[in-house]
Amino acid sequence: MSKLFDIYQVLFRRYGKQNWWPADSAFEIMVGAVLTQNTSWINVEKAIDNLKQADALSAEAIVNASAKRLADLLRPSGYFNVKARRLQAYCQWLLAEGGEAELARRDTDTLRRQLLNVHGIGPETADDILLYAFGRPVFVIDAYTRRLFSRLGVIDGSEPYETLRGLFENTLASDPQLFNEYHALIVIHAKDCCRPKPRCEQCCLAGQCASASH
DNA sequence: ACCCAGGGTCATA
DNA sequence: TATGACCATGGG
Repeated sequence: MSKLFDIYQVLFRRYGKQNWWPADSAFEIMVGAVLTQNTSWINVEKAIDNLKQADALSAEAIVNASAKRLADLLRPSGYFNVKARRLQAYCQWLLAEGGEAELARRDTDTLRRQLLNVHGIGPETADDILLYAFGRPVFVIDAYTRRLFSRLGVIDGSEPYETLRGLFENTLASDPQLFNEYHALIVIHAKDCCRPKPRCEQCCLAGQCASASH
C-alpha cells in the first residue's frame, strides 16, 4: 500500500541489487562522499586512485599534506581547492574525535548533528556517511530523488531536505539495507532515464516515454 | 558549443 | 527563508 515501497520494488526488479557503496573501506566511502559533491562518479574514482597511488588515502596523510599537494591529487574530481579544504577539515575533525571506531559508538542523531558542524559536510554528504559508512537507517535525499519523485507526482520537489528525509524515513521500514539499496537504485535509474531538461519532463517509470535514454 | 554530474558555502534581501 | 554566485574537471 505504500507507494514509496512499490516504486522501490519496481526499481529493484528492473535494475537488481546494486551493492553500494563502491569502496574498499569506510574511510574511502567518507572521502568519496565529499568528492562526489555535484560531480560525476567517474571523476571521483580518478581522484581516489590518485590518493591511493600517493599512499594518501588516510586521515593522517590528508591532514599532513599541503593544501596545494592535496588539491593536485584531487584535480580530476573538480572543485579541487574547495574539496582539498573540505577533506582536510573532515579528517582533522575525525582524528580529533578519536577516529571511526569512536564515532561508531555515538547515536545517529548526535553523530548527524556533529557531521553537519564540519565545514563542507552538508545534509546529503552527512547522510551518505551515516548510511554507507556507518550503516545507520538514514535516507539520503539528492537531486535525483527530487527529480524522480516529483516526476512521479509523489512530491512537489521543492520541499526542504529534512521534510523529504522525514517522508522516506517515516513511510518506509527503518532498515539500513533498504535505504542503502533504494538510494543506489534511484541514482542508477537516473542515469538510465530522462535527463534533467529533456522535453518530456517525465520519468520512464511513469509510462509516458517508451524507453529510457533520451 | 552546450549540458550535465551521487552539493555546500557565503553574501545578500 | 530563499535566491544567486561561486567552485572546476571531464564525458556525452
